[in-house]
This record gives sequence, structure tokens and C-alpha cells, in this order.
Amino acid sequence: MEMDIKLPRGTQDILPSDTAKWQVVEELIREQCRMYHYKEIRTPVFEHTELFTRGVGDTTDIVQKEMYTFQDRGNRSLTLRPEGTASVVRSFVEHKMFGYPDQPVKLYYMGPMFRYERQQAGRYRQFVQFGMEAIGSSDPAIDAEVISLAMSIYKRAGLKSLKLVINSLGDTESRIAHREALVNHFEPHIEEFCSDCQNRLQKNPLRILDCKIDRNNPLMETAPSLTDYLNEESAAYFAKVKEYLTMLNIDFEVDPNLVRGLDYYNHTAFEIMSTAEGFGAITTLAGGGRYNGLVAELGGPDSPGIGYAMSIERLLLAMEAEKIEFPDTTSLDVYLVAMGEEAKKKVTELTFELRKHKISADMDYLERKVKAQMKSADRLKAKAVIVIGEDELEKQSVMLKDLSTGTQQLVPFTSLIDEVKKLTEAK
RNA sequence: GCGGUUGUGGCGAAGUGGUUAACGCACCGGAUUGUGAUUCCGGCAUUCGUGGGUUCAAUUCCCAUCAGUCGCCCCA
Repeated sequence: MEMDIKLPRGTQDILPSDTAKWQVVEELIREQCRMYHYKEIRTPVFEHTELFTRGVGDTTDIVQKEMYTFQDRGNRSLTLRPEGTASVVRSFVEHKMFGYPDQPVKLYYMGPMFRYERQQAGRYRQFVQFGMEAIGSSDPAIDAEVISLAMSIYKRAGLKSLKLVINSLGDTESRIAHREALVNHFEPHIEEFCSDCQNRLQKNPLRILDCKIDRNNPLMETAPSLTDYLNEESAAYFAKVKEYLTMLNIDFEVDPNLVRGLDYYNHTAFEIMSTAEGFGAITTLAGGGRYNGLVAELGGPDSPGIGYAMSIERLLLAMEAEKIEFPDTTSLDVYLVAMGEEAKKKVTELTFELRKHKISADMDYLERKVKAQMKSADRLKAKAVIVIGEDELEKQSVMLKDLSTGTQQLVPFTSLIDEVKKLTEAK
């Protein structure tokens, strides 16, 4: 076949055989959001580039090498959103949500994000993120709420092999002190490190701790830990978050080296991983944290915030790795079989009539023989088949067949809806 | 950006330097002129990602290129 236009690298078509799974997961997520009382927000898929360079941080990998940036016809620099938080905070500021009577403002979003990366298992150039943000509160209880919502989604999806890792990045004062200590620690020996780390030293030394290449360098072991540089207030805040998590029976691990890849994080940072066998090299399902300076950075008041994002693709991969079954939501109630011209008219009429009564119905549109039509019904896993030929037309009836038992009966047009409902609802 | 690996019908998959490219699934037709399992019979790739080279001869050997896939960095 001549087919030279293919989908762009890193994108995917989600076909009908998979969209059913997506719908199950999406509905589960929306329901959990209702339970936790988060409301949906929808923002554009592209924004002014500056939103991300300022919001996410221009030293981050996302901004430096992963953005889909383009000029529009008015010479504006726009970027397909690589993540959701910056957009939500922009919207929060733009619509003055800090003035809403109900605080904190609790929002969630679900939609495509874009990052220019080479594809591998669980990583795409266009992928779908669900994320949520609670803006306007610095109560440690809401940190626990955000983490709890994330975990509850995975648990309700049926995942068992999960690991929650948390850390505190501290407030600005703590981070400056720690940063200074890091630079002092690494600087004398920085030439032993990879080129990325050499760049990181001045720009963002925290990220050196996260480096996989230099992880065995002895200086990593002895590096000043963030935990030791938390000031009293930050340490107390972190302690309370852990206390709430424990109270809510949410298992967690503290990893002092957990550093998130976005500049806006402070205080609580967390990541949720799948520990399922056969999940591939990428194990991160979700990541998030607190961003107390971001609202002000984007021109709003000094509102604190916390949020996280998860990839729907990775959630589905994890479910697959744990062999979780999905309910079949695509089954058909009735398939109608016609024999002859006149019967075809009646079948058409009845098919549309059944649908009005919320009975899913389908019929043949290829003028195929009875046998082929029956085969379709079987393959489509229809619960019942309605056959109409000359005999039936004469008797103002249809032959209604239960496909699971093979039994059939003559049913008058007048009581057809009732009989079909009786048959399909019993299944 | 770098590395491994793969590229044969709708799908899965064998194969060989030489007149007809296995097989399985799916699909279509018939045996069964009004009924889905099974069975049997028949049909279904002017062609082996693309371009070039070697050769009398290439799907098979060589080179390039593109694409898929997995991994590294990093992330969701």
C-alpha cells in the first residue's frame, strides 16, 4: 500500500481497542477528584515561551532541550506546554483566583503535554498528564491530601507495587545555605565529574546529587545533605507532613537525594514509582511538590502552592505490568440480520428504534449473506440476534435469538423492546 | 544528542545468491438456496522499508538513508 505519511516520531494513535481502557482510567480519576473536591481547569496547549522559561526555570533540561518552541505569524514565541503547573498558575494569577472566597483553590487538569525527546518505553513526545494543584494554603495537611489523592488513584486502579518517596527541599533560606555548602564541597574536585555536573556546579548544584553518571564518586557520599541544612521552620514543616502521612496510613520512604527536575519546587517534594516486574527502565509514575514562590514569580501575590502530575500512559503501563483486567465496555446488545430487500427495510427501522430505547444495536451495511451476518454478530459478541425474513414479516414478528444459549423465539414487533430488554439485562 | 536492535501480505512469522516467497491468524467465497462453533474445499504478497552498488542473477552480500523499538542522559 502507498502510505508515506506516518505519525510524527514519539506520538501515538490510540485506537478503539485501547480507548476503552483510557476511558476507564479517566473516569476513575475524575471520580477521585470529585471525592477530594478538586475542580477541573482547562488551559491552552500552547503558551508564551516566557511562561516556561520563567516558571519552570531556564536551567532545567525541560527548558534547555525539550521544548517545542515556534514563532507564530505575529512573530510571537510560543511553546507547546511541557508540563501543566506553569499554565495553571498563570491562569490563577490572570483570573485573580487568589480573590476567590473559597481558599485554597483546588484544581485538576488532564490533557496532552509535549517534550522533544527520543521515545522509549513509557516516554513519548506527546503524552497525557493528569495533574492537580492546591494554591493558597501552606498547611502541611494539604501536602498530605495531594499525596493521598495521587496514591488513591493508583490504589483504585488496582496497583500494588508502588513506592512513595518524599523529601524536603526546604525554604529559600535553607536552600541558599545548602547550595553554598554544596559548591564548597564539590568545587575543589569538580574536574573529576562529568561535563553536565561541571555546568551544574554554578547553575544548580543540587542536581549534581541526582547525577547517575557520577553516583559512585566518593564525594557523593560525603556531600552535605539537604536535610542537615533545613532551618527550624522547614524541618518542622516536613515533620508535620510526615506525621499526616503516617496518620493516613500512607507508606513512604524519605530520600534525602530526591531532587525534582523543575526549579520552582521547595519544601515537600515527592515521587511515586512502580516496582512492578517488567515495567521497563522508567519507573516514575508521578512527581510533584510544593512551589511557594511560583505564584509571585508569575506576577501574583505571595500565594503558596503544591501539586503533582502523573502520566496516563505510565499508569496504563503499570496496570499492564501488574496484569490488571479492564471491564469490557464495548459489548453490543443486539445485531440485526436481514434476509431480502423488504426485511432490510424493517431491520433498519428496528435498529434505530432499539437505540432510542438505550439498547445498543448494529446491523449489516455490506449486503452480506445471512451466514456472514451471523458471523459478525458472533464476533462482535452481541448478546442477541434479531433475524427478519419473509416469514417474520408476514407474521409481524422477529426471530429473537439468545447467542449464549442458541435458543430462539418468535416475538411480535409490539413486544420486541420488552423482550430484548429482558434478554440483554439478564446478561 | 548518543548507543543496541529490528524492518517480508491486514496481523504474527519462516526463508534462500538462481524458474512457483513456507506456515499460522484474520478476511472472502463454496460444501450448507433462512442462522454464529467445528470440519472440508478454494481465494487472498507482479513482491521482501527506501535509494544506490557488487553480480549473468539480489528479499538474501555491501553502502547509505528512513522508520519502528529498546536503552543512556533526563523525565511524566
